[in-house]
Amino acid sequence: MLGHVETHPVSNDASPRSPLPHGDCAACPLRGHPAFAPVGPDELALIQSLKRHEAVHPAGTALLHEGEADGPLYTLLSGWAFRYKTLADGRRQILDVLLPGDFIGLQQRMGEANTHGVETLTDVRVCRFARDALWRVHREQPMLGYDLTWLAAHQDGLVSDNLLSVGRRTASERLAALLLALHERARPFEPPDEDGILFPLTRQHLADALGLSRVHLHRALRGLRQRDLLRWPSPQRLQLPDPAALAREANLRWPLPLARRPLI
Amino acid sequence: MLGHVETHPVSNDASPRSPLPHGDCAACPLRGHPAFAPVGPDELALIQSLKRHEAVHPAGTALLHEGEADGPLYTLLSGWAFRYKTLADGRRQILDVLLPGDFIGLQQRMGEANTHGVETLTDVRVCRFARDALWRVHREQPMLGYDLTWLAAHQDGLVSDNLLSVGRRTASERLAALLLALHERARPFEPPDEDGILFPLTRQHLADALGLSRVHLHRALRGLRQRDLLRWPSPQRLQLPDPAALAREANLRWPLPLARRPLI
DNA sequence: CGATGTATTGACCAGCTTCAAGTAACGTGG
DNA sequence: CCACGTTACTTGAAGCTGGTCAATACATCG
Repeated sequence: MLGHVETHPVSNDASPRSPLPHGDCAACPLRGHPAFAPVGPDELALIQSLKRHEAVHPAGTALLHEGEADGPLYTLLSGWAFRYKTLADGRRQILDVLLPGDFIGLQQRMGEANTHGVETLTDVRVCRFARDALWRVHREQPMLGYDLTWLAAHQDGLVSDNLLSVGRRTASERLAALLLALHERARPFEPPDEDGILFPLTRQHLADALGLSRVHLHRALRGLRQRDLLRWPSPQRLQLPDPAALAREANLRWPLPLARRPLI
Repeated sequence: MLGHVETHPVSNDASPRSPLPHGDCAACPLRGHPAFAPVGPDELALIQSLKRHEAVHPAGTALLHEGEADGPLYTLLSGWAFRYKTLADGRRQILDVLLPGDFIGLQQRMGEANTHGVETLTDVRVCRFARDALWRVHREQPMLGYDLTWLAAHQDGLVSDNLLSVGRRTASERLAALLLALHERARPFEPPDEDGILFPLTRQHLADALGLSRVHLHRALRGLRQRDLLRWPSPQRLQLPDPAALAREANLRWPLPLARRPLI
């Protein structure tokens, strides 16, 4: 292992391109979305009061740094990002991919350092919260606190799925499982009737998520592409012509269970 | 992949060997333990009221079944267990190892099916809680609810560490990292001045945790043993003569940060 | 237009899995 | 007490999966 390790340059730009005005949570475009569970007026009021501002971060920048303490808290409103960890020599493992509605920063208690980083894949709109939001949510709206626990446990579930893949699936099984899962998670946020979905991960990202080298990832890609299980209509678009066949390929339960999630 | 897959027989014994009387939480031997954060009297009273009974489960039995809905909630009082996921053909990935003080069942909301199983490695004493404990903790003691979120996030951190290992470390790095982490986590519960700690994982467990075959695990073990980085004084005992050297081997930060954990 | 970064593929080889066989420890019944 | 079954541990040999190295193609961007 380890002749040459890829480096992952990140524009060090931790400050958003544009802090935006406050924004009304009741009017949040995600609020009415069928992927999320509805929320009561009192709870919505609390979320509103904890909200500091919205901001847009450009693609390829860090939202949270590995090792940083007292980082910010966000909800992702639109765009893609990912969580990752690195070794001292630069090897990187992507833990999971973050999509609209995902909460960022759950892992940090006051004063504790982050054990992972978060980086954007596309331009991203986030909703930023007060630093003590985590605690105030629990104290003032226990139901939302319960939701936070669920979100943390759910994220654990996503990472567990990836660990099962990386530890026990072959390269092409892994690839099939990941593409399928991302496709299903992202589709609700995509305009229907398009040829495929937006898919901003590079080959390097895929390799780092799957525990493969970029070269071998290509072999797996070629295999699936030749059997027409996936298409790449344009650089940032992914199309899965036969999801059920991919699921069989991946040894994956199908259809995937997708619960309505809480949105904080 | 996949000529012959190991099977993992589990005695199907979901019922404990011995349900025990109620037990007084204030007198719980873990309560005063330095690994855990202290807790106020009101919070302790709530925990006591949610407690149903204590029980001992023998080694090698299931505490939670993969796919089971509405499973029980436990805190592990003594002994070792592990969380795992399996593929349809039997390949198994161990997600993390559970030690005294760990909470079991966080992932299940009412009515949702477990996405992983939990199995004991030793005889295990657990404290069993009412089914609605998760919600009542949040509602009646927000501080403890906050702790539950932390526990979920912390478990996510452990799984993430394993994912980094399995995805990006070599076989012997993985082994070193896992043994070291388990050694550090388990040591506070061991009598000092022993030659090594109790270590109930078999080679098969280690292989399943590291994403390796049992045969290759042996090569990694032999390598470390020959350099005297680990000793196996007796079948269930593990000794790490030079933890710092192992940490270098594993590309691991040393010493490991060990926060005081909440105990529910 | 060169400079940079990503995508892609071939050739080679190492790390890891599989297959196979042998050893050691333990409990059971004759 | 010993043959026997069972289970975990251990090692060698052969071969496949996946990594490394290297070269080309193709974009985008100043």
